[in-house]
Amino acid sequence: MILARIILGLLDLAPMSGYDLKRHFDTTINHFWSADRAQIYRTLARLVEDGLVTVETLAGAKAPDRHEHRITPEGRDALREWLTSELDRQPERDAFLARLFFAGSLDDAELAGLLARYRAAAQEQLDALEAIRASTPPPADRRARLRIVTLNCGLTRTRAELDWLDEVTKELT
Amino acid sequence: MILARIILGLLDLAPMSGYDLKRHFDTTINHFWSADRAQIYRTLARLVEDGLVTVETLAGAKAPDRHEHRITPEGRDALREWLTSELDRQPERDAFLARLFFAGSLDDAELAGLLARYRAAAQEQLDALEAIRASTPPPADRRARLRIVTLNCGLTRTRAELDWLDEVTKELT
DNA sequence: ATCTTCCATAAGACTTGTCTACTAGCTTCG
DNA sequence: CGAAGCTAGTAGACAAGTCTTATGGAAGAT
Repeated sequence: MILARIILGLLDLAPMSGYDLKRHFDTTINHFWSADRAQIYRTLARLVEDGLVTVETLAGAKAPDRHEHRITPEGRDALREWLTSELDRQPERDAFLARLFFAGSLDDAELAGLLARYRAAAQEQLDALEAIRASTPPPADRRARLRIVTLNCGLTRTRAELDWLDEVTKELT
Repeated sequence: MILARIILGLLDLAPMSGYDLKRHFDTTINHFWSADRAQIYRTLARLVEDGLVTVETLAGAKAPDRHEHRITPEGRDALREWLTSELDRQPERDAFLARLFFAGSLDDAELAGLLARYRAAAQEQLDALEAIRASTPPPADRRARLRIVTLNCGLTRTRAELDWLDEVTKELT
């Protein structure tokens, strides 16, 4: 389960509560993975059960109790094992391509609308990624460089998608 | 649920059994969606229950009974409604980027290996997509053109990914 | 003559992920 | 003063997807 590995990865950077993790998922991690609160807490519970993570309850002075989670040596081993394990090819899943594939029954205007709306969404995503990159300081160490590199992947892909969309739009009208 | 829509889309092209659908998922549809047998049969049952699809059992002369599924007018309406509905932005989910993001603790050789293995997989996928395109006759109608267009999206994306990988590999070594 | 593969469906357990709502105190803004 | 929003975690239902096993005949291979 990948979510568990990602959580281990985040806890390897710093000890965190479930809430902290959720924030990371919604910001830093957002461009390649997302997670629901409930899912995060459940996964954390399982990681603790499996001994890959420990919990410490910190009584909150001005906030509710925090459950601070810390990765264990076994957790670090599991993380390392994941990073060096064989790649498991994940199947493609693209709801937009599915629609487009079956869009033969739409008329020209409807099809053009579908493409235009997707283009707008893609452009928006490109802007968002570029904004993140613009606000990221130049990478100091290996870790920071890897973070930028994953961002660049999103940028490259999104730009490629925009090129493809323009081509398609020209071709189909 | 997108699987149900895709099944409706396929049944709109021709009446089919669950088995036929599975074959389509493993071939035609494969580059943008995949589905498990059990999942397909369950979804079909629900579509029938909802009146979007009808079943007719054909006693198999030389094979087991086939349940031929046919889309109903209500099914066609539902399909059309999907095609013209608002786009729901699907969250990114990329197991490889997740690994790369956390690969800071790997040494240079391990990181290079990770990238090389992913590159090989991407190249393989590119070859597979190109093989499909090469074996596809030039598009005659709108539907056929849309099919090619979705294929092209995969090609464009995969090529962009390969470019990105080369850049990353150069940068990190 | 047996072994594998294809055709075709079904049942069941299990894992992942999503959605909604609840508790409860603190801060901030109007 | 009250409403909204943040911090923090919990609970339960539900939806979607995966994996495994079972059945059983027909065609083709070795």
